[in-house]
Amino acid sequence: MAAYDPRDFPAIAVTVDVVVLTLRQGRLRILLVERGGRPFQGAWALPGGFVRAGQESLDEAAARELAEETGLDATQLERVHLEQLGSYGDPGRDPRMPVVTVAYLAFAPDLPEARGGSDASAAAWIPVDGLRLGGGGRDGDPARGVAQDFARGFAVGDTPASVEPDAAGPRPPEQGPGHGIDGGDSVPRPDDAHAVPGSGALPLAFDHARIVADGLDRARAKLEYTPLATAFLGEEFTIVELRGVYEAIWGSPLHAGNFHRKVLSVPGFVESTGSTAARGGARGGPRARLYRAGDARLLHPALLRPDREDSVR
Amino acid sequence: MAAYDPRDFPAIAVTVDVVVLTLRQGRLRILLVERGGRPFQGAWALPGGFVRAGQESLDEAAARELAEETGLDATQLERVHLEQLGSYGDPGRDPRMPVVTVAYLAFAPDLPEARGGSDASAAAWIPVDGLRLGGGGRDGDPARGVAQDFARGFAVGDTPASVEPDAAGPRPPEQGPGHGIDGGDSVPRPDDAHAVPGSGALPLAFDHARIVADGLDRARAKLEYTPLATAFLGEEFTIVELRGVYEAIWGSPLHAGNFHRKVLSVPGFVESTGSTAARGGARGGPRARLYRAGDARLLHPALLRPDREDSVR
DNA sequence: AGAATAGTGTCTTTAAGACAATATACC
DNA sequence: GGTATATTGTCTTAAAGACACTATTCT
Repeated sequence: MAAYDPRDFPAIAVTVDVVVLTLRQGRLRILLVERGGRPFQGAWALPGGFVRAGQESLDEAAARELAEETGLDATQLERVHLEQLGSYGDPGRDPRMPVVTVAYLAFAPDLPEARGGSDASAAAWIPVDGLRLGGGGRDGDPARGVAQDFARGFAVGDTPASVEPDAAGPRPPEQGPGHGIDGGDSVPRPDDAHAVPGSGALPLAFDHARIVADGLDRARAKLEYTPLATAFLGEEFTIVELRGVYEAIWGSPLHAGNFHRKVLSVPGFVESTGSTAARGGARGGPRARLYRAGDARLLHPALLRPDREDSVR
Repeated sequence: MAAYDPRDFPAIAVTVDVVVLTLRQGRLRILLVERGGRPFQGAWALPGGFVRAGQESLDEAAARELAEETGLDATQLERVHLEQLGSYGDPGRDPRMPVVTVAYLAFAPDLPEARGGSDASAAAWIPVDGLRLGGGGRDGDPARGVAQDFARGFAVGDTPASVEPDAAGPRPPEQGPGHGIDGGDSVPRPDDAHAVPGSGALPLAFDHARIVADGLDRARAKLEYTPLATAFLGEEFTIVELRGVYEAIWGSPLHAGNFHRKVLSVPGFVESTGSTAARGGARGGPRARLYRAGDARLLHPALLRPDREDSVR
């Protein structure tokens, strides 16, 4: 920002894209829309759209796109956590012209069926473990060069959360533990053959695979330091449901007893409602106590992921 | 990104701005340039410039601006850590037209004097504790709504690092402990009266105060979870110098003995060079051993800030 | 010599992890 | 009744923090 006049410079189209995560049937799912037009016709993409220059902030644009695509009203939107994820502007990421997109990350409780915004031919909640993503992270080496990040935020909603490893019905392919390790570079060629959910691979349009991978990394990290897991649940929830959120997003089981005590010991994470769930466990057991989100914005001490030891070295 | 064609939409100017931090005389400093033209003529601003649409990635644009403004060559740039911080696009943040800026955060070792890029009338390393920033953070409430984040990365350089509280010479004003608590909203009016360093307040152009505040928040957080403090030092450094980085950025003294042991106990944080510093402490004491950055990308266990307890609730 | 400082040792407190035990509710 | 399950108790280990001590080097 120096002496130049902005009007002397070639403008760039600016969009927002939103990685909306939710928990459904104990599985982490992402909202995707099927592209009706070229390029990447028929491929799945993140919901998003163009920023209305000068009329709205980036945050507002993201909230607007989120509302349009999910059909949520303003009240429901309040319970959704929305934060900026990062911006992506590699030349050629859109074959038509230079486009910079500002990506957002949203945590939502189980929402009514996606309705496919006005401009998308279809929208669906796709299980993230059915996606093929390139390793995740902005960089092979987060050390030198430009690297990725963490974040914080908050909200609440309405969802049970029974962690069933897997059930039935046609659905996108699994992926071994490790969440995709190919690390291939993102931007696929436009107008490849594109699969539909349940049919095998599931390539995403543009560089959206990388954006989703970055969003998942961010989500996993934020569960450690923030109480944002509660944003995936209803206003009232049990500790077991909360654990289900962690297990679904981290992809590994947690020790029930220790998790329970830990959650209760972190100041401001949850507060008791005094009441208990209507029913006990599906196959027996006492009724769990109900809690709501506390007033903490950061967990202290944090709830760190198990293992990881030097996995990131 | 749905069915619309980007060409149908009003384009927006896209810039990159860089928050470059370094350590000089034991104080944390930021590279600022004095604006030669309007708006905000005479005010200080972040180094940055327009993204060359379609010709470079955002990361490349940031690296280019960084190099232009600091006069560093490609080799020196390799030792600088550079990561994306976030994007800012409030309507009216540039009074001339809609401009979205993608902010970057850089950690650099002590560099030669700033030379004032081709397009800036002056450039200087300003102590950050002389800046008046609005509280920091993107939001009053990081919980609901759009919130801020953390990150990771890495690099090295060349600097001693004797922590002297303050020395001499005309310079921008101090500020009591607490790093600025006014919390006023960013975007100042264009063409106010603007102070020069050493003359009192020091308002920044555009919304750069908020960007700097976010950058400092990010920097403080990253020291906890990453070995990036080494990016402020030379290739070889002592544990005491490393502690100086933490103390300057966190703004509070750390326990020397415990810090020493902690650094050595985290795998991959530092590795011994076998040699020792040429001289002992300024006023006596044994010669400190020299270390270089290790291969860890994340500190595990982390080196958490003292206190903070529930300061963030 | 005197003083400051790098580095280490030790002890206490806190938090995490592994089990185990108890009581409650579903079938 | 049998069994799964929510919750709590106990014990071990890891890590942080406070403090003391030693040896080294500067003035």
